[in-house]
Amino acid sequence: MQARDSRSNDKRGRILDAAIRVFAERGFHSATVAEIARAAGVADGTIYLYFKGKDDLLLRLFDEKMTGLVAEVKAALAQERSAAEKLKRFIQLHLALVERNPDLAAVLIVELRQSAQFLKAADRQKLAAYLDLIAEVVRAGQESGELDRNISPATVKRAIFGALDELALGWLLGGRRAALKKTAAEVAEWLVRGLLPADGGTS
Amino acid sequence: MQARDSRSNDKRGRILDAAIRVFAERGFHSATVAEIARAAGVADGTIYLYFKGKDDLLLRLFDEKMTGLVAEVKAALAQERSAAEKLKRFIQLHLALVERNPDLAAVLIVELRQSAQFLKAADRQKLAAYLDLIAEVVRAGQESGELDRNISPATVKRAIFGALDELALGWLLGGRRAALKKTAAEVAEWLVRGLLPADGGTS
DNA sequence: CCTATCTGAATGAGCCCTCATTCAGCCGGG
DNA sequence: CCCGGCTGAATGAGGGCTCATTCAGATAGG
Repeated sequence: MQARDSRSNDKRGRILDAAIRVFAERGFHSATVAEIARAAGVADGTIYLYFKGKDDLLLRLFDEKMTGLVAEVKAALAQERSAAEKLKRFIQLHLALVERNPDLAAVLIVELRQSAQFLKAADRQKLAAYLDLIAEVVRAGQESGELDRNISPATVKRAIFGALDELALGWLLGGRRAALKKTAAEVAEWLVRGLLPADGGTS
Repeated sequence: MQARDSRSNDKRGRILDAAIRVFAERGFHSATVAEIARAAGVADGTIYLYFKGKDDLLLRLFDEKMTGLVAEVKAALAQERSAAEKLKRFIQLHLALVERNPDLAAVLIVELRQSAQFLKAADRQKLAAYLDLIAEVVRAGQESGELDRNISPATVKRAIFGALDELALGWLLGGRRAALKKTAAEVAEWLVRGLLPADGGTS
């Protein structure tokens, strides 16, 4: 038996993972520290050795996961050539990530909105970085003439993000039937088509 | 309902309005019953004469406001001829309503998501009725050949609603600079254009 | 090897504070 | 007088957080 593990096992990581699960299931407010501790297999007090408190736990969760997310998506977009392809890739990747990490997605989707009201500062910044990936693609596409100029990139980024968020939420609440991939393709086609210049002149 | 006011103004209505303001400002959970009572100009206990409790207050708020909303939007859509016009009208009306009732919008936008997790049943149903207004327009438009058939009406309704929700949230959090009307027009144009059949001709 | 000693991570019972809810009394009109 | 709407101080449940205590493993002297 590797008794050493029971001591040095990555407690911090276990607590974070447990928090994702519990927050996803009960929501941040309803979730109790005791539940998270139980889910992580540690004592209540142990959580305070790694985090300042319940709020800090949520904050760290946002920060660490969003940082990874932005990096991953940014790398994927760099592989695509045209603005249209980048946008489609973004949409499909976003929903694929939701499908792969439903609990994390549930926390981010639900709590980001709520926390916007009283934890504004830090979180919102990380989210902004993510959204700006879209805005930048749109801006560049408009500049090159590939996309219609009659809409603000800032509007597009919010609208696309909102659309994906709601689709993800519907999937999460609706029993998670595996239609997300097909949905992603349909939506990508639709939203990108509407951004092309009104006259059919491509490239 | 008959006026049950012996001497006071409509206390029930005052409490509901106060609840909207307080919930919008502090969020459902952080808001206290005492705050709502103070904002309404009544005593704490009075709230319990009209509502079962804090939860019931939120529930009633959803129910009554959403019922009115659905009726208003439905009437407006009936005035438009084509599916494209109906969708544009929906988008512009939705954002106009947000602009006109920002506190109510804040409560509905933020709390609907949160409550989706533990108050699912009743609220979600009223929201579904609202969303189905979009789905029905899309379905009819597809049937008549006015809209492209390659996307599910259920997907469109969620995506449009999500997009509007996020745009509204951004406006609410971002100081409420009065750009919503212009945004609405841009978004309506974009989203509807993408739903038209791919080939410019007949179906 | 085997104890004796030490260390600090981990524990979890309970402190303490924040509200939602209650209820005994007040007040004004009939 | 009553009666019913109304009041707001009192109640107590709930849960975040603290800290005195425990004990697994490390170290070292024999």
